[in-house]
Parts: sequence; C-alpha cells; structure tokens
Amino acid sequence: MASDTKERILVAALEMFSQNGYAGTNIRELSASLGLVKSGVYKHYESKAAIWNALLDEMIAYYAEHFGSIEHLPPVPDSPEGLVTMTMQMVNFTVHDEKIIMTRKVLTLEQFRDERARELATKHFLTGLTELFAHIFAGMMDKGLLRKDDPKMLAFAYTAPISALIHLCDREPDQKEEALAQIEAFGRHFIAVYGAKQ
Amino acid sequence: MASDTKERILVAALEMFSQNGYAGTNIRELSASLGLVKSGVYKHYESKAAIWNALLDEMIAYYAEHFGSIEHLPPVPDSPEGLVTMTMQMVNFTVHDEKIIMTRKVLTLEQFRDERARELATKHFLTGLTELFAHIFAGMMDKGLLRKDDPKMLAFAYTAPISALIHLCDREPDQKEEALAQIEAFGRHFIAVYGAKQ
DNA sequence: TATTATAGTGAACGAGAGGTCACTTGTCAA
DNA sequence: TTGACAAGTGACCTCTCGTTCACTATAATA
Repeated sequence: MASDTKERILVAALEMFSQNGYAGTNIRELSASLGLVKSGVYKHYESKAAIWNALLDEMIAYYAEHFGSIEHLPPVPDSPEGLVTMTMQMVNFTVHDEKIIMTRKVLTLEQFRDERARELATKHFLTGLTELFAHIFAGMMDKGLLRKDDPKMLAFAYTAPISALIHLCDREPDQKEEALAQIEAFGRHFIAVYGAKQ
Repeated sequence: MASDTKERILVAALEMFSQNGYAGTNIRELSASLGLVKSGVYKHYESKAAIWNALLDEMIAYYAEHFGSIEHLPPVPDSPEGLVTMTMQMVNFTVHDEKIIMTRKVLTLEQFRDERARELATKHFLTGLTELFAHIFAGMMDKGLLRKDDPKMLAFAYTAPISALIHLCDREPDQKEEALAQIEAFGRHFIAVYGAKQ
C-alpha cells in the first residue's frame, strides 16, 4: 500500500545528493527526512549505490522521454521575437523547477565519478540543447527568419551562452533575475546579428 | 629544510579534491601519496578544513595574480585571424595544464558547498573570461577589426561557447581533440559574423 | 482464522573517518 | 656539547559511516 516509499526515497536522494554530493550524503539523514529509521531504507534498496543507480536510471529515462524524442520538439517560431519568447519560457521553467535544478546539480557534482552521470551531463549541458535548437534554427531558416548558415553552429552559438547563465542561476540563485534579463538581452542580440536581412 | 611538505600537501590535496571531492577525500590516502603517515599532515595543518581553506587561498591568490590584473591582459590581435590564434593558444594551455584542469574540477565540485569556491567558480567560468575579452574586443573595434557593438555582449557571446567546450574537455578528455577543433571552427565562425565589413 | 508477505524498528557490527598525543629523529644555534 | 625546535611516527581515541539481523506490526490472502 504505502510503498510509494521506494519512490520517496529517490526524491529525498535527489535532494540530498544535489546538495551534498554522493559521498557527502548519509543514509541516516536521508531516512530521517522521510520519517523512518535508516534500516527501513534497506527494505527498498540494497545499498547506497543501489539508490544512486536507481536515481540515475530515472534521470536518464526522464531525459530520454522529455528531451530526447522527436515528438517533444517545440514548434518553430513564426518570428524572430517568437524565438525570444520561446527561449524565455523554456529558461524560466528550467531555472525555477526544483527537480530540474537538483538534477543539474547532481550531474555537475558527479560527472567525474560516474560514467553515466558524465554522459547525461554532456547531453544536458551541451549536445541535447544544441541539437534541439539546430532543428528549430533549420526551420527558421526555411521560413526566412534567420540568415542561411550552419544550423548546428548557430545552435551552439545560441545555446552555450544561455547554458552558462543557467549554470550561474544554479550557483548563485540570488542573481537569477539579472541572469534572466541577460539571457533575454542575449536573445535579442542574437536575432539582431543572425536575423535574415530584410 | 624539507618543509616544502606544507606546499606538497596542497598539491596532493588539489589532486585528490579534484578527483573525489572534499567529502570523498581522506587524510590517510592524502598522506600516503606523500609518503608519510596521516598524523604527519597535522603537523602542518590543524584539520582537513584548514587544508581546504589554504588551498582555496592559494587558488584565489593565483587567479587574482594571473587573470585578475590589468597588466596581464593579452595584446589586442592585429587581425581577425590573430584572434583565433590567440584564442587557440590560451585554450590549448588551459585544457592541457594539469593544475588548471584540477582547479576547474575542484571549483565545479565544491561550488555549492563553499561560498568562496562559488565566487571563484563564477569568475573562472564566466565573468573573468568575459571581462578579459571585452577589453580585447574593444581594442579590436578601435582598430576596425570588429564591427562596432557592445564589447561585453560580444565577449559573452564569444567566451561562453568556448567555456562550454573547455568544460567538455574536463568531463570527457577523450574528446579533447574534437573539442579543440570545434573551438577553432567557432572562432572562425565568430569573426565571419562579427568581423568589420570591408 | 491461520498464514504469509511487506514495511518498518532498534540494536549491533566492522570498517574507516578525522583527530590527538607521547615519543623519536634530525638540524641548527648557543 | 647541549638544548630547543621542527618534522615525522605509530598507537589510540571517538565518532560516524554503510550494512545486517532478529523482531514487530499490519494488511491482504488462502
């Protein structure tokens, strides 16, 4: 019945791993945050490493489902301004959603220790975003909204600065508002530079 | 006499912290890697945290000395191609120098736990590079090598993608050569886009 | 009703952590 | 030569870690 405990353990693990890292997290605290005693956790996972692996399984599956599939491509904007709007919607979500913030933090902290975390980090932080926007930019070029150029290069030039500011938001939450404004300014700069000449 | 031990401890600490993080590092291993026993370390530092703080002091001082001062500004390139050359020299150094690699890794791993690490991470990964290249780009604009625009915005647009690929090199050293080629390609793309119209 | 599986408890364990301390050794100044 | 001091040793301390296990409570099943 109340065996959503197994899932609640993963939620708590994400929270603690993202704050203190894998090595800095202990099972006692994790259990306590769920209102049970540490041996209770071992009824659901055989070890700390098993919790970590299950969490990574979930993160990988979630990423594949939400960002890795073609049908989840956002629509191609109808105007340069539409690109900024869409970008800001995505960015606003990604820097305010606690679960996604914690996922990024965990991947950041464990990328050098765990191979799967490393792979997922590269997707999350670099290749995934670039591929997504390469599609979008190719569509915008077809519509005559963007100067014809290599869509992958433009996507990289567009997403990497945004990604850097998203990382800044994770690191310094106080500066979130400024960072968001900076992203918007960068978006407008980008369309001014790369927008198709009228 | 042989009291460079205090300094050797910091070297070993940088190595271990960058691989396993602060929490994942233990003094026994650290001491053993220096050929001494753990209590020997406590003759030089009163605690693990003291080692961490001394290491951070050193990293902060090193950064201020080498990247934070005006007189260490690289010369403004004489041609668009010169920008690429200079960039590749800097990048090649930064992705191959072990100490700098380890410094980036440590800052990456501890940015959420230690406030000074967080500040230094933001400088290392974002603002420092941007300010440096803002100076360079302002100079290039004066020379007519770059289209007139906001130097800070251009510097951000230039350095953030490069920084993303430097992080990729740290995360996936196997892909270092591809990443360097990608940085060079991006540099050429950048001057094609932002170079002053002849 | 008796049985059985599931979820959770609390005490215990061994290993390894950070840290202390009395002691030895080597070096140099008085 | 002696004394003082810095550097290093090894045994030991306490604490916390991940993990185990015998046990209990509960709820569904036969």
